[in-house]
Amino acid sequence: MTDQADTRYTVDSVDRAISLLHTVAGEADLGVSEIARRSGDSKARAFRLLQTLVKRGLLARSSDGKGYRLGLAALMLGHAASEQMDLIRIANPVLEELGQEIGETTQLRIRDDQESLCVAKWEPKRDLRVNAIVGRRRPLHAGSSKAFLAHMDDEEREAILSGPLKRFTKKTVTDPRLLRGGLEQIRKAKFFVSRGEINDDLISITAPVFASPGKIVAALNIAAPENRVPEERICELGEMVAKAAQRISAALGFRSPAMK
Amino acid sequence: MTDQADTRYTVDSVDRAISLLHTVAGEADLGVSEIARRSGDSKARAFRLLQTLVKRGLLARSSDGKGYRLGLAALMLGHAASEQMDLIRIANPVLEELGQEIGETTQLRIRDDQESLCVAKWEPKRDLRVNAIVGRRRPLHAGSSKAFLAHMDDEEREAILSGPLKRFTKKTVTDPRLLRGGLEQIRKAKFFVSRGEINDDLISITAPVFASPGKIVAALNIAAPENRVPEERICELGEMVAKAAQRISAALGFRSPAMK
DNA sequence: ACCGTTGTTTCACTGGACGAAACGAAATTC
DNA sequence: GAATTTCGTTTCGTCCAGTGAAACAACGGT
Repeated sequence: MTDQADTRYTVDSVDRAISLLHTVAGEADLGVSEIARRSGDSKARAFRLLQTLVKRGLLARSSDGKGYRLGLAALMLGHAASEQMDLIRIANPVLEELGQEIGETTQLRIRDDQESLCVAKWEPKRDLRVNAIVGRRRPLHAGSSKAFLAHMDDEEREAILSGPLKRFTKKTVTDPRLLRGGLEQIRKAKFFVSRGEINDDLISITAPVFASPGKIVAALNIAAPENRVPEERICELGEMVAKAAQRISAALGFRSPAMK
Repeated sequence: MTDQADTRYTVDSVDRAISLLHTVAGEADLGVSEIARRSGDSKARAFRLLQTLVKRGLLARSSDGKGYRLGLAALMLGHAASEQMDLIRIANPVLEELGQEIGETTQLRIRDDQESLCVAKWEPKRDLRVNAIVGRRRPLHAGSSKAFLAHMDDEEREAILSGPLKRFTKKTVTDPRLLRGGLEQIRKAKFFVSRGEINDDLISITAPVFASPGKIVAALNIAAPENRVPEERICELGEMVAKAAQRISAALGFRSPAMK
């Protein structure tokens, strides 16, 4: 709406090529024709772009000979990216330590436009565990993502609250007024708890990561089957999550006023 | 030489854009002018390509406002890539398990042209540990990479042996005849040991991962400070590495004839 | 032998990407 | 603090790179 992305300096072929990358990332082993169909390019164009991407190693022919999948260069770029991103480089060991201590899945989400995005995770080895997926998106009005909704300009928040609020479970709060009330508490507390808002029987405990006072950059959370988290441990776990989030904030250069 | 890569269907803008990606991956926070200088493109062209890459999230402006670094999309592509690659998806838990059991760094390398490439790793938490870097390249004639040299067409091997063989340490073997002799043993044994061929005071134990009899797809190794690996443990450790490598081979669909 | 696919190749056209050069802003130099 | 360099951004006219359509050979299924 406001930001109708400056398309003035966009090189079209590159833009299309990136679309193909995402197509292949979304589903592997598609052939030229199918990829062309999905991306809306002509078969010839898709073919040329794919050839180029393969030549540079971003894509590779899949083992069966037909079809394309992501290549080694994509893998390397990803690793280089995670080392260039302070947040992720710093958060990864914290995620692991926290997860190991509690024995449950931990996850770091950031905001991306109207959604939140999992950018790092750690999973315990146990047979039954919450599965986190790096790259998975969630709306901002349910579960851990509410952290972003809580620490947000009033105007922006209202824009989202007035939009459609998807329901995941019976417990998902989709009434804007109820949501707004809950956010107040989230803003004040060091951590907050969500029960079954996205998946039945899952509980998550979330704490915000700040770059400067009030400016949230990420949400750190643990997620577990609800029956593995007895009521009396929640406060203790919340403290642990909050401490971990504060450690990340501090490493990013922000000294929390609430830190002792 | 032989394979002068079919450049017929290469889309130039895309090819150049990928070069920029690698430039930024190699060093973050460069500005337009510097990037243009390094890649050999005109400033205007680099600017347009960078804009496009930013628009699609493969790059992002660095926090200081000036300069570019890899973006979220690059991160996501990397994760998608590692999930699409059977070898890496399968190897990762094995690397961790083996590493934890032994308490040292484990690493998976594959061959890429005339070099080998680290594609996955696990590092122990201890203060002193071998640092492995995903994406780092090594020549094929030293350390764990010799696994590839050992399981290779005679013709290809001779081509490499007759080329320049870089020396890393006093112990690096650069005499083709000595090397050739050692390869024979590597081919027969289930694992092999390298001492200080790339770094002084480091020892590595390596076993090959096969896709089909004789066709090597990767080299699995542990690396440690030499003084932490007493002579009498080597055989035992070698067996563990070999077992782990065979597990990966098996999961890739290859049942080793030597497996019991 | 027939279809409907696939992936690859050709070709003439044209509009989009190109380089050069100009722009103001910021950082350096003197 | 004026002069100078370097930066990122913008404009513009030219031309060839990238394009779409259509033909191609090679499959695989019926």
